[in-house]
Parts: sequence; structure tokens; C-alpha cells
Amino acid sequence: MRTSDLAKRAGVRAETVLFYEKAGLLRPPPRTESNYRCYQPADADRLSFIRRARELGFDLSTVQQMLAASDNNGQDCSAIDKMAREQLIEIQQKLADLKALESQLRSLVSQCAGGMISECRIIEALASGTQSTRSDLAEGRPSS
Amino acid sequence: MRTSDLAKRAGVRAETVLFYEKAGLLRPPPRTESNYRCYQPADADRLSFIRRARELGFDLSTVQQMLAASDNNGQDCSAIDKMAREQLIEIQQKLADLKALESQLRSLVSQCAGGMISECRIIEALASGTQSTRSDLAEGRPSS
DNA sequence: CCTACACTCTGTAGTAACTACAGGGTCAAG
DNA sequence: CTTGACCCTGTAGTTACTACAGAGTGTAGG
Repeated sequence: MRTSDLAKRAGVRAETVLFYEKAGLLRPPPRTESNYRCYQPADADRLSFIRRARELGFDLSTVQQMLAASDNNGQDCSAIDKMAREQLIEIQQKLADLKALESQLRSLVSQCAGGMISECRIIEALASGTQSTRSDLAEGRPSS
Repeated sequence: MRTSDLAKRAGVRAETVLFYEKAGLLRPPPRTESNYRCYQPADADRLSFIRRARELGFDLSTVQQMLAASDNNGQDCSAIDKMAREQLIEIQQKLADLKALESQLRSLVSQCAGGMISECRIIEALASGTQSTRSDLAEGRPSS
């Protein structure tokens, strides 16, 4: 299998395969006479593993540790478990942040009556951090 | 006001102030004789505006457009309104993605019984993309 | 007056996880 | 034998900063 075939199978781009090799997540495969990479089906499994872990939001160094662990069947899996739990907590934190952010934005958007900038509620809110009226935004400094 | 004072007022780091100047979001202030930047209170307002918009997830180029609009009181604010609505939609999309991700991760974590790697459900799930048993992950390629 | 320390300046490089070239080589079809 | 689709390496770009290096400035203490 060549690079782009492997990439297609796992659902990533060919460049990403090369990147993962450079990053140490995929080991360099054997080459053909003309220096083309030559992958085995098992490489596609490994690449798919990486892709799925990335889709779950694990960063590359975590994925690398997971791969190392999975290469090491005899160990106990508490380290993996820990990584997954930490990732879950991170995701839940982000989720909470985004929810807060969404409600702020929604209230911002709902206030816009479509008038002039000078009475734009969105600008106002950003300028003051509240719903109060806005003072100038430093545009007034003389250019001299 | 010097750079770090301005930064403190707006709740960012001094380096960030310099970065925003380079990026064109803050205009270069006058300097003292010894070449130190010398800010007006209005600059702090502008910087706070930037920080608040960033906290709502707007990217810098959007923030720049908002600043340009707010410098232009006479215009109508439909452009601003559009940016905010788009941002809201983006956030909502991310929120949905994260929710899906969270439930996947939660189910993953709940399945770990704390045994050996060879029977780790988390690794299994990542390896296969389902709950089925796992095949090898490309570690078995002979090094020859 | 000297020195230590805290601050400022510029410019560059690093971060994450790729993506997108540039400038070459290889291969099969027509 | 040329065209097009691949492959290779290496480097630079992306975002929004952060962290230096190496230099100058300002001030407080001894």
C-alpha cells in the first residue's frame, strides 16, 4: 500500500500520514526500490486508531502514550483509563465554557435592533462589558 | 501609561499589547524620550473591547472589523450583527460536537474495568471504532 | 557613584496539528 | 515521448499568542 492508499483507508490526508511519521506516531515503513513508502494493512489499523483518538479530542502526545500502551498488552490499563478520564473532564469543562459563551452571545444578538453603529447594543456591550452606554474606544487620540 | 500598566488595566499581558499593535488592532502610541510607549486611558478601553470580544470567541480579524465599525459611528450595524450571528452559529456547532464527544467518552470511560491492556475496552474501542474485539495495531510488522 | 533590580525595547522562535507549497523524481497510458 | 498523476524531501504558513535573547532605561539602596 502506498501513502495515499493508507491515508484513504483511514480517512486522513496523505500529508497527515507523513506528518505522523515525522512525529513518531507511525514508524517508517519499508520502501520500494524507487523509494516509495510501502505499508501493510496493520498500518492502516494503527492510523485509524490515531484518527479515532484524535476525533475524541486526545492530543498527539496522549495518543502516542496510548499506542505505546496498546503495544504493551501485558500492562494494566489504569494509565489509559486515567487519560480518558482526564480528557472527559477537559471536555466537560470546555462544554460548560461554551454554554456560558453561547448564552452571552445569544443575548447580545437578540438585542440588536438594526440601527446605526452609534446605538449598536453589541458594540456597547463589548465596549463596556455590561449593558450600560458606551464611551469612546480610543479612536479619539489625535494623530499628531 | 506604560505598556504593562495598560495591560494590567485591561487584564492581558504586556506581550499581548505589543502583539496587538503589530497585528494592527492597537495603533502605535506616542513614545517618551527614551522610546517607551505612552498610552491614554482611551487605549485601555479599546484593549478591553478586544479582550472581551476575544473572550466571546471572535477571532482577531473579526475583532478588527468590529473595531473599524465602532470607529465609524454613522454606519448601520448590520455587519456587526451578522458577525455576531455567525459566531453564535459556530459556537452552537462546536457545542453540539462537544456534546456528542462527551457522551462517547463517557461511555468509553464507564466500560473500563481496570484490567490488563489486552482486554482494555478503551483501547478496543479506539482500535475498532466499535465495541467489537480488537485486532492488532500494526506493531507486529517484523523489523526486517 | 555604583550596583542591583525591575522595567522597556526590538526581533525572533516556539507552541499544536496539521496544510500547502516548491522543486524534484517515478510510473503508466496514450 | 509526452502528459498527468502520483511520490519524495524540506520548508513555510496557519492562529493567537508566549517566551526568550540581547540591549537599553530608570530608580532605590548602600
